[in-house]
This record gives sequence, structure tokens and C-alpha cells, in this order.
Amino acid sequence: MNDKDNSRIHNQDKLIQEKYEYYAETEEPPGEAKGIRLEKIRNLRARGIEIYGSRYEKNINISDIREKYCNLTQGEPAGQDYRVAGRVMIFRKHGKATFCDLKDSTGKIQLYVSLKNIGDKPYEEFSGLDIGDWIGVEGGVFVTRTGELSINVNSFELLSKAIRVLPEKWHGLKDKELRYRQRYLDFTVNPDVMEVFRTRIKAINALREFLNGRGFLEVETPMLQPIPGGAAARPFITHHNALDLELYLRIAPELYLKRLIIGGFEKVYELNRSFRNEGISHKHNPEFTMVEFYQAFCDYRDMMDLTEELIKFIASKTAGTMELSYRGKKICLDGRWKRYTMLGAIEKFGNIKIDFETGMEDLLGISGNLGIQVNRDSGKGKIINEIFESVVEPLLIQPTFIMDYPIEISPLAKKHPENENLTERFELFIGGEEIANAFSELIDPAEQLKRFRFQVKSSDEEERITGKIDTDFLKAMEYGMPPTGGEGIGIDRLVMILTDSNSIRDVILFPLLRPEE
RNA sequence: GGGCCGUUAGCUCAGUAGGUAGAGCACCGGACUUUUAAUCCGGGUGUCGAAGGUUCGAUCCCUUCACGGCUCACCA
Repeated sequence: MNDKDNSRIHNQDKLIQEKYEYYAETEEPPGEAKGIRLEKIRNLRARGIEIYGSRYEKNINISDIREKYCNLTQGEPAGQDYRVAGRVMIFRKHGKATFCDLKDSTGKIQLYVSLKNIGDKPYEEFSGLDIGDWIGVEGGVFVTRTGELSINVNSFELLSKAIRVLPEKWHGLKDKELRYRQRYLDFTVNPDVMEVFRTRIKAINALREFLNGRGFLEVETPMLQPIPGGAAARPFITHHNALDLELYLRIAPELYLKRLIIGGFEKVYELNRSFRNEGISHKHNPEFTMVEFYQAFCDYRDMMDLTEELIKFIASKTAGTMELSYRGKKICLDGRWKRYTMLGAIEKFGNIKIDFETGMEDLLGISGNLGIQVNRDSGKGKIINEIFESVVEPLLIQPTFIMDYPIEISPLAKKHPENENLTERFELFIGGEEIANAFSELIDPAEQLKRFRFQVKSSDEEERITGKIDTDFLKAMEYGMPPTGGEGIGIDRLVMILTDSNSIRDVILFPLLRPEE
């Protein structure tokens, strides 16, 4: 051993010494297992073994091995060596031979490591590995006596050492809080979780593929907005120092996308993260993903057709089928989806015949009987919507469009030509959940101003704090906005349905949690 | 924000009519060259979420708090 090696080991020793102190002093007291592993690291380093390695030239994925050798039989040599890399998940030690499972991003495969094959010293080193360590191995593929496709390891390399212990192999990590807080562990030990997010990624790719294929342009508009608009929600407030400016995280990209339509873009979309400073539930995360798309010269009926095609396309690219299972219920996306007006749906599903001619006292009586808390100052439209949500919404398991929403809850939608109390707006429901919201956009700036004013007037104290009217948007509209169909789809909710997830947190990689302590 | 439930070993969970705890996996020591949650022998590694209170004595009973889950409300 030369001086250079000596000083390297000395430096490593010093480093691990510091590390040991770091864990001892700044973290929770190291449990025995971690203490033992730290001790182990010290020993490995004293022997000149680097425990945090660098690159490893792997030449195949585990899933590719499985695919390539699915027909390999016992005793038949595969005849070629491969280099794979991954994380050690479990050991089955048998004295002078060891089986273990190696996991990479594509799958798991069994390793067979025998003293006879790799030699005394490497075998001893391999025996010192822990569950959770990352290693690279080189060896040939074969099938064991029990029929398990395996790699007969000729040599291995430690790529990175785990000094914390992975959760249990059999039950995995169940504690939801730990799963969300330490998502990396969730992925490591609960393989289904990665599938959920692979589906999410596929759905988003399919969405882009579909919209790009239809000539929509993907754009990016401000997330920091001086006036948050496009939805009714409380925003997050932030501040720009240099401009000394109060800014808000967007609650929707709507008003900026419409500016683009005014500017001459004909079809645009934004796959956006929006932020709403409101309650957290199994359906709500403070930041969430949606797509908004706008198409000039269209109305809400065109958007309905487009939506139906879009969702079917996404389902075919993710689930690969039109039959979904969600919360124990079968959902069938095939065929033409049902379309009802809101008032028609209330009559059909609730056997309640109401409209805007119905007297206020009657409406209050009906909502009262349904146990709905209604503010007496609310307009008829709001009460009708409450009745709809209570009576109809939970029943809309199969994909269903509900059309013609009351004007007072639809400030950005065009007035219905046949009923001034309604708008050309629809929502799509699947599995009892609202998935999409769309309308023929209101393009008359004078009417828009009137609606904004009504919103501000009828909003409560809290909403009024940020209930400023976006006059810059109105100005844009005054230059002339073409008739446009616009829509928003909640991506998280859609993915929940595609993956049969009960909570939005199960489809968001890092859902917001209160920090520990 | 309201209601209900939970928090015990690294993980999954038992438990104590109040006498400071236990099982599987993981871990440590030993045996074992084709296992599949390998097996066999030996070893509990813990501030029982936190702080008060009651008590001779609290992980257990009471109060408050923290965090989480489910649910209702608001919203998408």
C-alpha cells in the first residue's frame, strides 16, 4: 500500500468519524442497527473499500433479462454474462452460497452467489452487505432447481451503502404518514405505488399526444399573478422584493390563456399547477395539476365531443381498456356518454321538478328537506346547484355530462341563448367525481364586468380581500375575443379514477403535510 | 374548522382491570452450497407521541397539546 492509499484511507476514516458524530449529535439517537452499520462502514473503509461508489456500466435492465429468458429451462446455460445494477431487497443465506433479490427500476431478479464461483474474499465481502445496499453485479443467467430465473454472480461492486434499515419485507410500509413523508421508502418497498405514478405519467403523455395531435399549442403563463382570477378560491399570497409588489400564486391560468386567444392563438393548452389556499381533504391538495385548453370558434358542445374523445384516448393509453373499476364500482367509458341539463338531471335522478319559475320558498323548502344548509341571501341558481350536488352528483358513476349551469355560479361562461338564468356550461362526472368543467366562453367585456362586479358584491368578507377585478383582462377583451370553447380537467382526480385511488395524496408524489415538530 | 379514531422496537402489530412491556420480520452471534417470507440454535435493541394531573407507583386513568387517518364543511 503506497502513501497515496494510506492518506485516502485516513481521509475516509476522518470522514466517517465526522459522519458518525453527525448522526450521534444531530439526529435522533442512532438505533442499534444503524450504529452497527456505521461500525461496518468504518471497517470497510479501513480495508480500502469505497462504500459510496461512482458509475457502474450496466448493460441490461432486469425486465429485459426476464423477457429474453422467459423460456430458459433448468440446466440450460444462457451463455452470456450481463451487468445489472440495483438495490438488494432480501437475503437468503446458506453458508457457502447466498441467494438475494436485486431490484432495479424495471423489476426484481434473484442473484445466486456462491463462494466457489466468486472466491473467498469477495464472498466474505458480499456476506457483509445489507438489505438496502446498491450493488452492481456481473454474471450469467440460469434457472435454479426450483425454476427461478437467476443470475450466477461472477463479480460484484458495492455502489452505495444503506446505513438506515429498510421497512419490513412482508408487510411493507403501511403507515400512511410515513409513506407520504418518506415517499422514497414507499417506492422502494411497495411496488404498486410506482405503478400508480407510471400510470399518471402515461396519462399526461397521452393528454399531450392527443392535444398536440389536434393542433393545440402548449403554453406557459404566469404562476405569479398580481390579480388571481379564473376561479373562486382563496389564493396564496407572496411578495416580490425588488418591485415591492404583492403577488398571488395562480388559482387558475384561465384569464391568461384567454388573452392568448385574443392575441390570435387558435388552440392553446396549459398543463398547469395551480394553488388554492383552502382545506385539505382526500380530494384536495393545496397545489394540484389541471389542464386548461381553449379552442377559438367553438362552443361547449364541441368541447363535450372533444372531452369524450380525450378521456377515452387517455384510458386506452393507460388502462388499455374502456372498463374501469373505481371504489368497487364498474365504470364503462364505451359508447356515447349521457348528457343531461342540470334541471333535467334533478328531475330524472331526484324526481324533483324545479326551475327558475319555482318560488324561493319552495326552493328553500326542498333544500331544507334535503338537509342542505342554504344562505337565505343566496340566489335561486346557487340553491338549484346545491340541490343538484346533493341529489344527483353522487349518482353519476358512469361518465355523464351535466349541461347548462346557473349564471350566478358561472361568471366566465356565456349566457344561454334560451334562458337568461343559465349559461352554456357543462361539467363531466365520472365515478361521482367532477372531472371537467367547460363552457362557451363569455366574450362580451361589458357583460364580463357586470359578472365580475356581481361576484365581488356577493362574495364574503374573506373572498373580498382578493376580489379585485382584473381590468387588464377586460381591456384585452375589448379588443375583441373570438367565440371560444374552454375547459379545465383535474388531472389528479382523473388519475385517481384511472388508478382506483381513494385519496388525491396517493396520486401526488409529495403531498403537502405539516412539517414534523 | 367540526366529529370519530389512532400514535408501543427500524417495520407490521399485540399487551398491561395501574406494579416501567412482547411477537413476527429486520438486526447481532453461530450452523448450513439451489433458497423463495429459506431453515435451525442463541441474543430485545424501547423516552410505550409530548407536557401536566390523580396515585405509593402511570405506557395504561384524567386534562391539554402535537402529528396523522377517516369523515363532514369549503372548494376542483
